[in-house]
Amino acid sequence: MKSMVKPQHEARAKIIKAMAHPSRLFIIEELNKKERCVNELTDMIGADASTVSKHLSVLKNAGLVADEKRGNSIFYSLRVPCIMQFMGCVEDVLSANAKQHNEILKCCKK
Amino acid sequence: MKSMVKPQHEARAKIIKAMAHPSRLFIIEELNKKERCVNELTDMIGADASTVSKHLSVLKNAGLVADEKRGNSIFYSLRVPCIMQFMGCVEDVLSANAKQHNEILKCCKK
DNA sequence: TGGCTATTTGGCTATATTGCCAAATACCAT
DNA sequence: ATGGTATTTGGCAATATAGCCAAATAGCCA
Repeated sequence: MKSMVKPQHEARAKIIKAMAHPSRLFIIEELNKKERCVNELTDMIGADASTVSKHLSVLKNAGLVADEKRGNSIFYSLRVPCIMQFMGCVEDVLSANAKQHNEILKCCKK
Repeated sequence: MKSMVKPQHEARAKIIKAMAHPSRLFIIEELNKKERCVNELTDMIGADASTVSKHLSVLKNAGLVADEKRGNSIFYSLRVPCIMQFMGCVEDVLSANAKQHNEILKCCKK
C-alpha cells in the first residue's frame, strides 16, 4: 500500500516538534502564567541569550507564541493555552512508566 | 538566576519528542483505532520494515505504546488514549496559523 | 550623536535523528 | 531440520538540531 502518512501528519509533527525540548517546554509553561520578554526568560533558563532567542523563534514559527514589541523589549505570550491541558496527559504517561518500572523492580527482588 | 529548567521538563520533552514525527503520529492515530502488528503498519506507512520497527521502539521506549507477541506477529497498541485529545489542540494551532497567513495575504493585496 | 540595553543573525562544532541495507533473530508450519 | 514470514539489530551516510561566540540590528535615553 502507498504511504498513508499525509501532509497533515507532517504539519502536526512540526507543531509538536517545536514543543519537544526542555527549555521550550519551560518557556511554554512560563508564558502560560504571564507574558515575558526574552531577557527574563534568558535569566530563568540560564543559557545564552542567542540560544533562548532561537528557541523563541522556533515556537513563534510554529505559531505557538506571539511577540509584541513594547518599549525596549519584546514580550512573548502563549497563543494556544490548550497546550497546557496536554501536560496532564504527559504526566500520566510518566507516572504510568514509573509504576511499571517499580513493578519490574519488585518482580526481580522475588 | 540559575536554570529553572528542571528534570521534569527533560522527562516531558522526551515523551513529546517521541511523538514529534509524521510516521509516529500516524502510528499513534492508527493504534488509537485498533491494535496493529508491525507488518500492517509497514504496509500503511510505505517505509522499510526496519524503519517502522525503530519508530515503534521509540514509541515503546517513551511508554506510549505496548507490544504483545501473538502467534507469529507482535501487536502494538496505544497505551495512552489521552494523547489523541491533544490532536484537537494541534489542529487549532494549524487553523489559527492558516487564518493568520490569509490575513497577511489579504493585507498585501490592498 | 554616543552609549546602553535588548534582541536577533551568522557561523561554527558537536551531537542526535532518520532511513536504508544487510544480517541476525524468533517463531510457525511442513 | 528446513523453509518462510515477521521483527529487530548493527552499521552507515545524510540531514537536522542545539548551543556557544561574535557581530549586527533596533530602540531608548542622556
